[in-house]
Amino acid sequence: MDMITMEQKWRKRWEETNLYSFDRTRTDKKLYCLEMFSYPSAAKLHAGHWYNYGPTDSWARFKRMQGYNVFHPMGFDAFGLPAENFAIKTGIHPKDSTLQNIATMEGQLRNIGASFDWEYELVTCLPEYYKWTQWMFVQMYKHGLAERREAPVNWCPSCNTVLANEQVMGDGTCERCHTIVERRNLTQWFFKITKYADELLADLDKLDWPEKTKQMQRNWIGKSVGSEVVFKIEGCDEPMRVFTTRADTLFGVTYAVLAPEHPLVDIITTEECREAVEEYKVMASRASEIDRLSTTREKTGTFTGAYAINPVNGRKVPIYIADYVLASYGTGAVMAVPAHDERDFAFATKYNLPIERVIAGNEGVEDELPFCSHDGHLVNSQQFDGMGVDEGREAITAWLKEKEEGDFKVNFRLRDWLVSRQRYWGAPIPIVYCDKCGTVPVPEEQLPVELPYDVDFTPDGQSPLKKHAGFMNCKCPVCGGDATRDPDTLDTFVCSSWYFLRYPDNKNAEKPFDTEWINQILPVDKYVGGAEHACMHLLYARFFVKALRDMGYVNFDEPFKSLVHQGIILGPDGYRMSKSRGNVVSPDEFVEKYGSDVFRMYLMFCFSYVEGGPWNTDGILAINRFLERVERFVVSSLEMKGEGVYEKAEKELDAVRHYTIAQVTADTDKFQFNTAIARIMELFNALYKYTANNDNINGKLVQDIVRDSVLILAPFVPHMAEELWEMLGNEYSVFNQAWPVHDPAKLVRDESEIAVQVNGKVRARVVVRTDAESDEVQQIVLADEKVAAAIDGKNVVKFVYIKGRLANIVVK
RNA sequence: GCGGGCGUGGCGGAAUGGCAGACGCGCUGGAUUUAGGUUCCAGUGUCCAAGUGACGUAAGAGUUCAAGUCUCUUCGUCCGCACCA
Repeated sequence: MDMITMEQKWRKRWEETNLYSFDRTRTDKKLYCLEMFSYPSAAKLHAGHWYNYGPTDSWARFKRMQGYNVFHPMGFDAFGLPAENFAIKTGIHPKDSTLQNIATMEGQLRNIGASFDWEYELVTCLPEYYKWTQWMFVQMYKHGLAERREAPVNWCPSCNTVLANEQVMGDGTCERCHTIVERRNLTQWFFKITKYADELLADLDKLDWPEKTKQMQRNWIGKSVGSEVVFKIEGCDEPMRVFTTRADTLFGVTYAVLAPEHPLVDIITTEECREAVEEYKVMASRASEIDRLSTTREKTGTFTGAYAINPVNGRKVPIYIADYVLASYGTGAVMAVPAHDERDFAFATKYNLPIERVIAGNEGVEDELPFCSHDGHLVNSQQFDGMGVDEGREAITAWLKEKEEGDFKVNFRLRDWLVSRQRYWGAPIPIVYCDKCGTVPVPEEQLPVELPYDVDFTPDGQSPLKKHAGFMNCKCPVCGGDATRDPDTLDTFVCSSWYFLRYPDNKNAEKPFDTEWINQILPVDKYVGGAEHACMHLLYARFFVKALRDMGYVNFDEPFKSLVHQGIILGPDGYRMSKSRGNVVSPDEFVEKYGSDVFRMYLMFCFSYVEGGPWNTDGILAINRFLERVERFVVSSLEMKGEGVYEKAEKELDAVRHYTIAQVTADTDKFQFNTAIARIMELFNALYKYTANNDNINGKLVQDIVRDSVLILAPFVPHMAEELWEMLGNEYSVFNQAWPVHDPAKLVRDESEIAVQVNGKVRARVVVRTDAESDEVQQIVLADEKVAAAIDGKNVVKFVYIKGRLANIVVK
């Protein structure tokens, strides 16, 4: 079979007959199958794209054959940094390069033979899409979920530009010029995802997602139950608020620490300390967050000269600044209890600060300082002495609450989502600033705020759009007076946080989507994409859906009911494919030589889907060989004669057929494609075995099984299955056929061979009736001479029987 | 550093707590073929005294009649860490 010509023939036929067109009338059995859309940064599909889209497409085809009305769209996540950087390097405009890349990739996606319905395609960088991304921003703003405030960015003082974290090297320098990167505050927009922290955490339990992904989101959200305590500062009207999970240790506070970026720092620092504090702030602005949170890194800090008053005992404690305290977590201030916290202990030891025990270990508990265990009770804590750790925490917080110097507080690690980007290639933020009216959202009828084409986006310290007078200067939508636009663009994660809502209604010019329609098609039933999105894209999308639900635009709580992560295809050397390593394998040459079916099945057979693994070209030859073996058998089966014989051999062959159907169905459903294909290989091995050296075959039975085998092969090798299906004399299309269902009765065996263990070691095998009970099996087994020899006259103390599989005799 | 994975033959990988290594690659042997990067069949974890044998799932301990699987410790490795998408 010439795979290449054959595949082209069927792709043409599929397109002409609109085989994959979604039926909008049958929403009762709808199934929304979605792969994460691709980013057109390179013109060609790489192995990773193939690995995401090929197997998932097979799953979608399998579901279609099971009778589901499958909605399977594809599109492009087209805004983003790489196109802009490419433009800075080459002078090619991001819009031109992106649209060119999309055209090429779309052609390739059609050629992998996937069942996408291209009628529903979307491209996020086109005005008809980003109009609604901007609309989303306006809704967030109107519902109090978008807020403008100061936030730090990475700043390269030499390039005079904002850098993405990706552009900052491991040593904290700029990737372009190797200058040390600093942090600078800019006023930027945030989405208040933290408002949904509790629900985002709780609803994880409802999702059919990989447990590890849910765990990662739980940790990312980082709920922590504790107390907020108010410390007055000497000579300052504004108090210092600290968050702590250990209010029980309040009597042991010997100093306090502010993050170097904390707004109080400038107010409270005394003249003598100012120089050291300023110096320290500069140093801290150069350390990365990962470094700052490292528990092994040496703690540093400096005294501000100011003192705080501990509300539980009125004691004066010095206030330091230190970079192990982050402005972005909690209140940006901590109380330090060196006796009962590792980090505080290290810091106090280094700077000679007092260390005072307030928790003693319970009976028999080793309590050398720092003693951080909860297995203790309060000491040196006045009226609270003797209380347990948890009891003390509650009692002290309740007491502070009464005095209005503290309260119970739940804190999250999750931070609000910074969506402003000082870049060109993104959706402009639809906000206008007017001297008279202030911050004004652009009204819906004026959307989209179009991204101008002729913009100078070479880095020079400003957002590129700020330099475009035609874009920046506008009229205020409220008063009509002169006003200016927000010069920033939206984080591309905003575009990808709602695209799955747009697909089913992608041509709607009136609204982002029709609520009633979307409520029928959503949520996405199966979402497939990389695990690297666990904490960001997947969390942002969940937040969007919850926010839109509360605004009344959708009636469901979660975007993705069921989630699967594909693994990563590594280079042949076992390392991640990268140009610099020179281990990149391109799918193209293999697809051109063997066809897309062979390539797809190779990806599905040679790896565990969720694990991935190193590339191995031999596997492609193996699949090619297997498919040739399939074709030879199907062709030869056409000539087979004979029917009516149904003896032991036929019964066995038929059992293999039904076992295969059962296993392939179950495994494919769970994305365990490699084992599903292994079972199909076994079926063909059994078919070959049955027909070899057998002059009295049941040709009718064989042909019947071949028919089923083509059906169960269809999702994995769609083009070839169409060809074989036609060859067998059937009507187009194999994908309009019902998926075979196995007959459990054909699987039942009267007798089973079981393994017999003596003290856990296999000593014999015996054949028993499959439905025999434990007592009966025990008698048969003990009568076996090998077993008797192994028991060797010892006493049987226990007998365990696992039906049809194994018996274990415990002797002493 | 923190968080989350993973670790099984020469290789890719299988194993609801129940006979470790399915299926495939590679290798060995046989048959077919003028020929083969063909096809078909058989064998293939390690060790030895070759068996109704011993050992064997990164290392060490534990729970269990039974552990690759559950628990703890250690080592190695990969991914994410909020401006790559």
